[in-house]
Parts: sequence; C-alpha cells; structure tokens
Amino acid sequence: MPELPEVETIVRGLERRVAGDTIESVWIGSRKQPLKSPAATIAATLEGKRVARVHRAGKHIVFDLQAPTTNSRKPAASKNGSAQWIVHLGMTGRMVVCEPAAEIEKHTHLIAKLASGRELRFVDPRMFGKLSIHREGFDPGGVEPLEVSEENFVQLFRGRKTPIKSALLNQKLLRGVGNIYADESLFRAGIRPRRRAAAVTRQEFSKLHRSVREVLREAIALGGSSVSDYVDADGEEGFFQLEHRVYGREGEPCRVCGTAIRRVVLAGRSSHYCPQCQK
DNA sequence: ATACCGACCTGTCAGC
DNA sequence: TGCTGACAGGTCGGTA
Repeated sequence: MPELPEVETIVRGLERRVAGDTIESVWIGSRKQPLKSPAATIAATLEGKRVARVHRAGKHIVFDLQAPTTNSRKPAASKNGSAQWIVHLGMTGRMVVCEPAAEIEKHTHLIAKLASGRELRFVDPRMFGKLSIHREGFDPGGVEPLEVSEENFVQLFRGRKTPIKSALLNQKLLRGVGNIYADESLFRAGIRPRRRAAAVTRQEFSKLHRSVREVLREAIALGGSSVSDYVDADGEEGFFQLEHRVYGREGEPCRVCGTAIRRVVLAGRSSHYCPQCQK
C-alpha cells in the first residue's frame, strides 16, 4: 500500500490525533507474522507511555514514546522512559484511530487503548507489515528523497550496473520511493526503467532528482495514491492516483504523446513506461 | 556486487 | 455460481 507520500499523510494524521495522548493498555493478536519484536516487549513498552511525537523515516512510522512525567526526580527515568515504536505498513497495513465501540475489523493485530478514550488499531490483511521496538535513534538507512541534495543524489547511483528503477527501489540508497513513485518519477525524467544506472547521464540524473521530489511533493499534497484500499489515519482516500501518468495505465494512451503505455516485469514488479517519451 | 526468483500472506477481479 | 490464475502499494533470503 504505502510509499512515502501515503506514510507521510498517515503520520500527519496520527501526529494530529494521538500525539500527547497516553497509551493505557495494549492488546496484541495471536499472529506472529507482523511482530518483529516479541509481543510482550511491545506491550510492556507501549503501556503507560505518552506519545510525544509521530514522525516518518522512509516508509516507517516512528512513535516517540516517553514515560509520563512524575513528581519524583529519578535520574534514570528519562533514559529508561523513552523508546520508539516502529510501524512498517507493508502492502496492506493501516493505522486506525477510532472509538472503542467501532467494530473490530478482520485482521486487526494490535489495539492500543488511549487515555483520551479512543483506540489506535493496527490492521493488516496480508501481514507484510511489521511492528517493532527501538530504544532510541531508529535509523533504517538510506537518505530522505525530499532532503537529499542533487550532488548526493547522483552519488547514490553513479556507476551502478543495476537498472535505474531497481536502484530507486533500494531503500538502503533512497528511502521511501516504491513502485508507483519510481515509475512516475522515471516517466517525468524521460528515462526507461531498465536503463542501467551507470548509463544515465549527469543531466538525466539532475532531471530525475527534480522529478522524484516533484512527484513526492505533489502526491503528499493530494494525500497520496489510493489504488485499491489505501486510506489515511482519518479513513480518507488520497487523490494522486488521478495524476498517475504511467502506473496502472498499461495499454492506455500516454498523456503527453498518445503512445500506448507499456508494462514490463522488472525485479518481480510491474513497471510502466511510455516507449516514446522514455529512452 | 548484482539479478532473478520464490517466499511471506490474504483478497479481489477477470475469464472461463 | 464457482473455480483458477494473475495480480497487488514491500522486503528478505537464497542462488547463480
């Protein structure tokens, strides 16, 4: 489901709705698949903590947790009291903020009861999502596409023999770009997905750097892409799917030149491009 | 290093 | 109506 713009939209919604709230108790389902840390560790870490901030690192949602402030001054409290809850939504994961009375959806794997009376739920049918706990300073590696300079961007890919699209999807290089935004960025930059990164010119990299950031910014502004079932923390759909120029448009006319959009499989993923506009 | 493939899961949709 | 196969926003590990 979620790439950088979708996760960013969800994070903004969560920050607005649960930051400052306190997690009173946690229920975790019996499925082990979504858990990267043991259920007992997750539950024990979340319970009693205040959600100080919700932010994003690549496609990961990061909840900064802190122990509630007390009157007593314990030197160790601030150190032991902080932790991070990391949520990766995989393909179909969703974070839902709702009233306790709301029906518990199938594939609900975690429910956190909040002091405000609401609940924060993690729902994920395919269970490719992952929940984990980190002490502090979580870093998934890679650089943020919206922060990287053109120089550093070029350095990431220079000389690699891998197809440029595979490189864009490599989260250890650039974090947050997934299948949709890789295809859309390459279209705007006029580069075919199979081109070797090493064969991309400096000028094309410059264009790609701009395209990636432009596509991500526009997508965030429209609340992400709702292709099948994506909704944000408020249950709202995004609208960037209406702006897709190649993704999911196999056989349809290119919006620029009218040529039929092609689909090929690259690294096991559907890849869409215009054979006329992209070289 | 790199690239391809299956595995991990469930759901949906097109075609017969 | 129901079966089958292809496909889905992601990542990991194995193998050549």
